[in-house]
Amino acid sequence: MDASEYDIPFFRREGFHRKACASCGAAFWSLGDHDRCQEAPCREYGFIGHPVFRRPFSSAEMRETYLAFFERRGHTRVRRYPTVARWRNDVFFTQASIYDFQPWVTSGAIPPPANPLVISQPCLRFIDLEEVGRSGRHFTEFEMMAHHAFNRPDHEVYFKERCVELCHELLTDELGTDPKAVTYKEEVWEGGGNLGPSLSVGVQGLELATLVFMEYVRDGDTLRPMPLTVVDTGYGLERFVWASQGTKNAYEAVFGASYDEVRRTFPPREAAILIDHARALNFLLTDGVVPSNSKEGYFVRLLLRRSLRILQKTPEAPAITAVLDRVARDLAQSHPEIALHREDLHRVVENEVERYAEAIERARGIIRRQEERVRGTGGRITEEHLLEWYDSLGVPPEVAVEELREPPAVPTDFYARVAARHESIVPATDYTEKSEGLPDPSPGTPPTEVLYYLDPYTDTFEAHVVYSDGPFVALDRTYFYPTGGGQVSDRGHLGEREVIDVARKGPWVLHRTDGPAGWAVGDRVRGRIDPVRRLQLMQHHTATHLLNGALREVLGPHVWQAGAYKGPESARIDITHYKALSKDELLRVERRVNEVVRQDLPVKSYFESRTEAERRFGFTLYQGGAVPGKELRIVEIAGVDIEACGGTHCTHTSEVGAIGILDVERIQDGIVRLTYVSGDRALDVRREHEDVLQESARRLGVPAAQLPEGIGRLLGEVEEARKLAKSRVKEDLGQIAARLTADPLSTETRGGVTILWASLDLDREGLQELSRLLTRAPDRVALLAGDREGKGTLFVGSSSSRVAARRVVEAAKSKFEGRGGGNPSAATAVGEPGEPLREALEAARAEARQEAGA
RNA sequence: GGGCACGUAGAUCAGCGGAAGAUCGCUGCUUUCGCAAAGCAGAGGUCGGGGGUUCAAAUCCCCCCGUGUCCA
Repeated sequence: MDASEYDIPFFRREGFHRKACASCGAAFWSLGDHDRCQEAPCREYGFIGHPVFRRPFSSAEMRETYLAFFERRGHTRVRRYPTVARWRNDVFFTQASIYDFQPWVTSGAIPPPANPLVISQPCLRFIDLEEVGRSGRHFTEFEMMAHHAFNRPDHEVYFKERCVELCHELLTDELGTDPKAVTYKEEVWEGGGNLGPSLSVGVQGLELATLVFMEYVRDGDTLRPMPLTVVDTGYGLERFVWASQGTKNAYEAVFGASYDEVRRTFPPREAAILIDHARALNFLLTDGVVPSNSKEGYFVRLLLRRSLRILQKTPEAPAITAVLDRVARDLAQSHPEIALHREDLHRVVENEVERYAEAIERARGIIRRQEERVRGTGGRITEEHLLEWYDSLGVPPEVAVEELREPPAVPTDFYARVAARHESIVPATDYTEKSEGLPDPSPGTPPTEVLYYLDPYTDTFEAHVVYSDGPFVALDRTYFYPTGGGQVSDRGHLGEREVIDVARKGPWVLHRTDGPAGWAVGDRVRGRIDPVRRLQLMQHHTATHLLNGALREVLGPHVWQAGAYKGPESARIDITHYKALSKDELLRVERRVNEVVRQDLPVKSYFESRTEAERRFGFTLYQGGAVPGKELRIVEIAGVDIEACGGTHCTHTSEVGAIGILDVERIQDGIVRLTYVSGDRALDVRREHEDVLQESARRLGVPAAQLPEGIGRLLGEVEEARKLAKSRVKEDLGQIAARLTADPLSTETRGGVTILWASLDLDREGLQELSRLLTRAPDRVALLAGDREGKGTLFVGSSSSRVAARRVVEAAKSKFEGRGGGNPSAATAVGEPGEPLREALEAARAEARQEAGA
C-alpha cells in the first residue's frame, strides 16, 4: 500500500511524526517521542497499575460514554444485531461490527440503517477458546464498539481525516489519554476481495482500536477503487475497560464483582472460563441458538459442556443456571433482553445438562466393556483409545480414566491431538448472491418500482420495458413478486409470453420468460399474474407467521425461525427447539393457529424506521435473518407475530383458510421442521388423504376407522402363515429325514460313522435344514445333492470328529466344477447339475467312506 | 457441511465370512398358605432399509435412514 494512503492532513496539522518501529519495522504516527509502536509485543504492557484514562470505567459506563460521544458528533446510535449471523451463509456468528452490514450494505445494494452510525456489537470468536482464562485478555464473547461511515460517490459522509480526528478526540479529550502516548501504526487490511489501508491504535502496549478504510477491490494484481468506500472501525470495549482500571488481568476489570464471587469457589483460570462462557451463552441462548450437534448449536453445546466439566469437578459448585443468571444480571443493565425469558432459557439448559449426563453414562459402559475386551486379548488401553473415545463418544479423558482399571496417562497435549485428527481442510463457502447467473442491466437502466406491496390482490397491470436480454425482461414497474424471503416467485404472463421465474437483481426485478421476449425498451406490455398461485403463496406465507407465533406461544420464546420455505404446494418452517414435539404440543399448536385464523385479525403491513421498529418490537423482528435498510417492512399480526418481512401477505387472517400440519420431523439436533398447508391446498391435501384412506379401507374390507386394527390383524395373520409354512417345511424335511435314515439304499455305516446320501429337489437352505436334522445324532455324515433351477448344490454336514465336511466337499467339487467351502461340520459347493452333480455325490461318498475308515 | 462410532430378542449387549447367542425381563411348570427366591421348560429375531461381492453375509463393499459424538 502506498505511503501516501496514510498521509492524513490531521497528522500533519497536529504535528504528528512518522517513524519506523525499531522492533517490528512498521511505520507509525505519533505526537510522542517513541522509537517503537505502542503495541505488544513491541512494547510491554505499561498500563497495569497505571490506568491510561482519567478514571476507571465499568463496562456499562464505558459503552455509554463511547456511544454518547459519537452520538454528539452526528452519529446515529444503532442497537446491537443478533450474535448469530442468520443473514449470512458464510459464517455462523457475528465476529465484528461490520458483519452486521455485510454483504448487502457494504456492496451498496441496500442503504445502511443510519449514516454515519455508532454501535456496540457483541461478537463471538471461538479461535482463541483455549486462551480464555490463560492469557488474561481473551474472551469468547466481546463487544466491538464501532463508528461506521458509508460513502457513495454522490454522498460522502467522512473518511480517513474525520475518522482519525474522532478517534483521537475520544482517546484524549474525552477519556484523558496523554496525546503523546498514542501511536497509529500503518497496516493493510484485506478481506472478502476488498482491501485498504488501516491504522492500529496502540497505547502503553495495548492495541485499543483498529481503523480500517475499505477503498479498493482486488482484481488480480491490480486494485480498482470501490464504488462505495467504508469506514470500518473496531474499538475493544473490554480493552478500554481494562486500560481504564489497570488491573492485573482483563477479567477482573470486565467482570468485577461476579468474578470475585466465582473466585471464592474456583481458581482464577476456571473462574474466568466459567464467567466468560456464561456471558457468551447468555447472548447465544437469548438470540435463539439451541444446543445441537452441528452448526451454531454445536458451539453452545461446546461452551455448556466445558462449563459443566469445570463445575462437576467441585462438589460445592453452583448449578450452571445459577452461574448464567449471575452473569445475566450484569449484562441486563445494558442489554435488557438478556433478562427476559429466564425460565425458558433454564429449560433449554437443563435439557442439555440431562443429555450430557446420558451421553456420559452410555459412554462409561462402552469404555468398561472395551477395556475388558482389550485386556482379554492381552493388550491395554492407550492414549489413542482416549482420543478415540473423546472423538466418537464425547467422553473427556479425565472421565474415561475414572472408568478404567489400568488407565494410561492423559497426554498433556490432548486437545491439540484431537485437533490434529481433524486436520482435513474445510473450504469456507464464500458468500454468493442468489442473483448470480442473471444478466446485469446497465447502470443506466432505471430501477424497477415494486407494486406488489400496494395491493396483494392486484393481478393485472401495464408497464414499460426498460431492459430486455434474451428471456429476461425488466419493467419500469411490476406487480410480480420475485423469489425472496423463502417465498417462491409469482408466475403468469407478460403479453403473450409466459413468465416462469422472477428474481431480484440489485434495484431491478427480472422476469424470466419462456423464450426470447423480443421487446424493445419503451414497449408497453400487459402483465397478468397467476392469481391462484399468488393467493396460495400469500396464504402459505401468512400461515408461516401465524405458526411461528403459535409455536413460540406453546413451546417457549427460545423458538426462532431457522429457515422457511413457502411454495405453492406446501410450506415449511424450521424452528429452534431442543426436542421432538409431543403429539399434544402439535395438537395445541394446530388448534391455536386455526383459532387465530378464525379470529380474522388484520395482517398489517407497513414501512417503519428501523430504529423505531426495533424499539417497539425488539430483535424477534429478525426471524428470517437481519434485514438491512433504513426502513423495515413490518408485517404485524397484533398479539401473535411481528416480523420484518418482504413477502406478500393476506390482509386478514381468515383469508388463510384452514391450516393443516402435515408432518413434524427433527431435521437435526436442535431443529424441528414443520410442513403444512393452508387455503385450498389444505382442502386438496385433506381430499387426497381421504382418498388414500378410503381406498385402503376398501381393499382391506374394513371401515376406514378400523384400518389400524385391520392392519394389525392382517399382519398377525401373515406372521401366523409364515410360521405355519416354516413348520410345514420342517415337518416335510423331518419326514424326508426319517425315510432316508430308514432306507438301506442311502445309508451305510463305516467305522461307527453313519453316512447318509440323497439327491433331492431342494435349494441350499433346504439342504442345510435337512442336513441339520440328519446330523443331530453324533457320528453322522449327510451328503446331499440338490438339483434346482439349473444349478447343482452339494451340501455336506458332519457330526463326526473323524469326517470333516470341508474335506469331503473339497474332494468332490472338481467333479461338477463346484466352487465352495465350509467348516468341519458343514460345507457346501455349487456347480453343474445333472450327471456331474451325481458324480460329485459319488466322489463325496467315497471320501466320506475313506475318512470314516474301517 | 465434514470425520468417527453405533443400529442384532421387550431392555442391555456379545458374535464381525461358514448351521443366530448371553444376561435381565416375559410365559408356563415344580416348590410355597402367599410373596420373594431357586430349579426346569418355553415363547420372543425380515441382525435399521436397499443394492453389490461370495458357493456362503449379522459379519466385507456401496447407497440411504436413524442415533450419538467430535470438528468447522
